[in-house]
Amino acid sequence: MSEASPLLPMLQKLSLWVSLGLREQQALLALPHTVRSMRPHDFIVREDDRPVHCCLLLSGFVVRHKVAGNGGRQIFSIHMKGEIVDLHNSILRRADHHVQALTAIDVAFIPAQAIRDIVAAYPLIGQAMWYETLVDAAIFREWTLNVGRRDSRARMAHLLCEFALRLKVAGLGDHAHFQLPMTQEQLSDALALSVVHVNRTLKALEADGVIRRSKRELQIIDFDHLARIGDFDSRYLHLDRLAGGQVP
Amino acid sequence: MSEASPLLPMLQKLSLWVSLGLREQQALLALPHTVRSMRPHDFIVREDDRPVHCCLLLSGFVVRHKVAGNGGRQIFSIHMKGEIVDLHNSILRRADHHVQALTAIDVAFIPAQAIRDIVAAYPLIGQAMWYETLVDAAIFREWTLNVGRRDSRARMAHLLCEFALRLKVAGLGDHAHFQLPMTQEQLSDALALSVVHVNRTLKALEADGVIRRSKRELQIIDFDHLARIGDFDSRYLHLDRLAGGQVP
DNA sequence: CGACGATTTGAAATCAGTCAAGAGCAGTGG
DNA sequence: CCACTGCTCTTGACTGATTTCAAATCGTCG
Repeated sequence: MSEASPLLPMLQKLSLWVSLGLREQQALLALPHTVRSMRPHDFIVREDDRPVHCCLLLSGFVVRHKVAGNGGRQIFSIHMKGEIVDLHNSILRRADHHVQALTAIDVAFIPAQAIRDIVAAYPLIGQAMWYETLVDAAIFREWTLNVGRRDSRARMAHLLCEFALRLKVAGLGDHAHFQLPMTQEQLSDALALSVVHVNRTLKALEADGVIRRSKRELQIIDFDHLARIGDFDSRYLHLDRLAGGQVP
Repeated sequence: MSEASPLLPMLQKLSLWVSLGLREQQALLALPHTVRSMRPHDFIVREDDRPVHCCLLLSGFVVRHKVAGNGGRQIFSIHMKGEIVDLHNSILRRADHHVQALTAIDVAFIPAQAIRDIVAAYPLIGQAMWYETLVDAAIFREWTLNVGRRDSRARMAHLLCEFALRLKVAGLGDHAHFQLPMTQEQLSDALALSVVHVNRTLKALEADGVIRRSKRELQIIDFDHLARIGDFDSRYLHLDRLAGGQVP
């Protein structure tokens, strides 16, 4: 219950979905855990693992992804501070996808059994975690739509909008001006495009004056315009309960 | 608790994930519900609804889907007997996608509040339902990979393998010989291809002697071969706990 | 400076989409 | 009973978005 508990971001995130009582809050902060730093490309979980830990991301960015038989990689989602990045795999007990660090990260490892126990003891916490995974699922659906039915321009715009908005919600800064934590190759894995085409698409958006870039730094000049290009409607993120409301 | 309760398939499905005690079983079967029949194309839930019911599918097939701004439709998953087709939307309270009947169906409508209550009262039931939605999410991920990183041939083969295997698991018949409950246009919405190309892809698979068709009737001549073409590995379905084990 | 990864650009190749039209089949109504 | 209507399926020809291949440039870090 120390104010400085590294688990605080988790408490804040879960409180978005369910209003937790003092007992639940204390139980959450009292969860056993080990904080560790990891480097870019390190795996938190590998497909086929039987995870014994559940990971709370304290800083940095990670992705979920999977590799097809033909070598193609597909990223399903990007995660940031405060998100529990491995509920899916650890609750199902057998990992069906990889979870990998995009940047340098700090992670709190919580024993999976401790999660199961706290969920059994405090149904409200279970409910909050369920919500969290349901929102993940909503994001997966939107990405399927993105990859399946939007052209390269819209796909890219959509990803940028989602990322910017989630950065803002996570309190990680300006949604109009931020650092993209990924290479163009990683972008291509998220968008199911080739690296070459990612490059061209970015340049096209820049040429049209919707974004500006220098290296990984990205500035969204007109968010609404980008949202229109990307067919982006934030409702799938289920942010209703937040102070702010809809699209910023 | 009459043997003939229409909710029995749900009990069986949930029992796959968690072993439920007598109390839980009774509570489940005692859930208030109304059985209704619906016709092809009827909507169970529409995007943006605030669902007051949660639907258990008793017979027939339904799909989840969403429509992009450019008119493109993307189907995320197909559901069959025994599946609770609207936990996602009703737990999140605001539907972010459509759920629509593919064929004539029978559905049990259960008040969403009754679901919330039973979950609060019986954590084990909540856990089982959580599992169910996690497996849904695993399927969404695999479909993203399918649409994003496999070519038309593999995509089609993958979908057929998944459908055949799930039919079998649901006890709905022979996984080598069945009726496809969807038009080629609906297939195209699931695979993110054009109708024309779906047609050509099916013919190609048939020409190669992997499947045989007459109208909607489909025969898989060599499942393993089809699985190889489709890069299909059933682990993402998390069927471990079932009697049968892996790929049939 | 050298080296390696990331980005950028051009040209050629290809998979899948679009357009258009015909065939098959089932249901409807005259 | 048959013509009519409306889907669904099929096929061919053409188009086009994106990929692939190849090579140059840029930047950073030891």
